[in-house]
Amino acid sequence: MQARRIKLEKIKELGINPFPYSYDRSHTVEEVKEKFEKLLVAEISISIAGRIISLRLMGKAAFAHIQDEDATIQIYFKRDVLGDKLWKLAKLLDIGDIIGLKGTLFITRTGEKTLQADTLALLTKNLRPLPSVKEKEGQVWNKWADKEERYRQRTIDLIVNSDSRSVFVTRNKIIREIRNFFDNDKGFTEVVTPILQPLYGGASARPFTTHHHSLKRDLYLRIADELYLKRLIAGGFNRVYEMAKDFRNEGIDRMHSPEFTMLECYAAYEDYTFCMNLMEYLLERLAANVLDSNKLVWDGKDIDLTPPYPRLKMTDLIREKTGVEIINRDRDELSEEIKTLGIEVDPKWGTGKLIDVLFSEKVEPELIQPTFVIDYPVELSPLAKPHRDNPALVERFELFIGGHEIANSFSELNDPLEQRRRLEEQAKLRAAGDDEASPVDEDFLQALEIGMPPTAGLGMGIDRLVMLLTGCDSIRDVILFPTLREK
RNA sequence: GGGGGUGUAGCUCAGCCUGGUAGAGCACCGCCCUUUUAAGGCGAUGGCCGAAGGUUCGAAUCCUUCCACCCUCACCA
Repeated sequence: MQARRIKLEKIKELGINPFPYSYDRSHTVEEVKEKFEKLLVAEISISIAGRIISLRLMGKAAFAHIQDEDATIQIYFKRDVLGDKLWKLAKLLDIGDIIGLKGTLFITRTGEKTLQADTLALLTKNLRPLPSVKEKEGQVWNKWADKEERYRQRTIDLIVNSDSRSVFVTRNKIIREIRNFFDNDKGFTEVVTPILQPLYGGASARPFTTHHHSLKRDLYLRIADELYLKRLIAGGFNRVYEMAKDFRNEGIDRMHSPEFTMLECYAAYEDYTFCMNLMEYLLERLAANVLDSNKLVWDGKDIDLTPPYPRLKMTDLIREKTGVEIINRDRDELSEEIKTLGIEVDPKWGTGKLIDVLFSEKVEPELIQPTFVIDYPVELSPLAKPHRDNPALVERFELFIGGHEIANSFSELNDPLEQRRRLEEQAKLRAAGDDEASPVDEDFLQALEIGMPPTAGLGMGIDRLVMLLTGCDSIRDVILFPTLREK
């Protein structure tokens, strides 16, 4: 670093500003690569800019590669073309510097497309050396691979690891595709609802708590958008969605991040079968437009996204995989039976929780191909509408792919009296020490009293979806700046 | 919280079993080199061996504790 400071001073002594204001590019490197033949034949003088990622200095000439977004190109400059002053500058360049070049194209003896520079401009001097990564024919030496450092120093990661950059480019593509799908194909309105909420709800999770000074009150970072989006449906919107961050104050692991991106959508006059169809359309479309294929590998498992996906009842799945019957069971009996399967059981758990644990232990990991698990016990779903054929169940589904939950949806409960009863039950659980149960949101109940039409709702974990479509096996690989322990 | 792994130069890693006072390649620095591409040649610099304690004449190496990260199980949507 000291050496680069000295070079910086020498550059200033040459009368060159190492941090100029702008540079006039005629092409990006990607454009040059695309139109190379044409530009070569026409001998057109072009100007490009980028960061030096390799440098081979020889007495009176030099080769280097520069990187401009995803594209790299070789550049060549020699002393008798550049002149004395610029050659002095060239000798002071380092890997990591950002430069601009103007010149014409040619092909080297070894056949590499190259720009021969007539002039050279330093655009930004690098003062902190980058890790020295070398590459030949797809093989990489000295790869900068420490996962922790990659998460902590994403700037370097993005420069040095092209696969890291490409994950985030794909992430953006997926999100654009999703917006396009909801906005243009399905007629949804994108909305923005509060992140700072006086009460939290819409999921079972511990919230982050913060404090507003002039209001003199605590506020919570939202754990879900649900209760606000339903207010909008009650307010007369037919279809709304929000794709934004939720915050949950819980454990961090490869599938969970304390701040994560969630898409929630609500459609009036529809039920949960609408949402299953919606998910099938969406995934089919993402496969076609982002992956270019219906088949992918995630976590070592081959997955086929071709719809339709099986729609299997939770009760049937549990019976099939474990032999346990869960409908109309006495709590204690069920608990005993689950224990015999080798699952630890907390005596405080109710029937709903027991079923949930049994399901996640024994069934979830086996749902590799896309599968809708439908019709959950009512205890697990305080915001879902009772099943039209069986009051012990609700009309709810979760979509599992690769053994992980990707989406969660129900026919939304819109009976304000029933909703109040269920929320008060949650509040009791909360009072009894379950800090994941939600408090009663009177304002939300008031919206239901005004009247929310029959509605289908869906929540989708965007980070997990991106993991699936990019083959990443940790949520940190798809979040640019993941939450980490303090160093 | 349990189990496993890792921590040595800016980067990638060897050395640890079998203690003797730290090594390679690349990067960085100097010199040479006008079609190179993991450029090459010659030379130089670089480390509180994750932290603290212990055993020992002597510890990167053996022991204890701690810290961080990764994997895994548990907890957790």
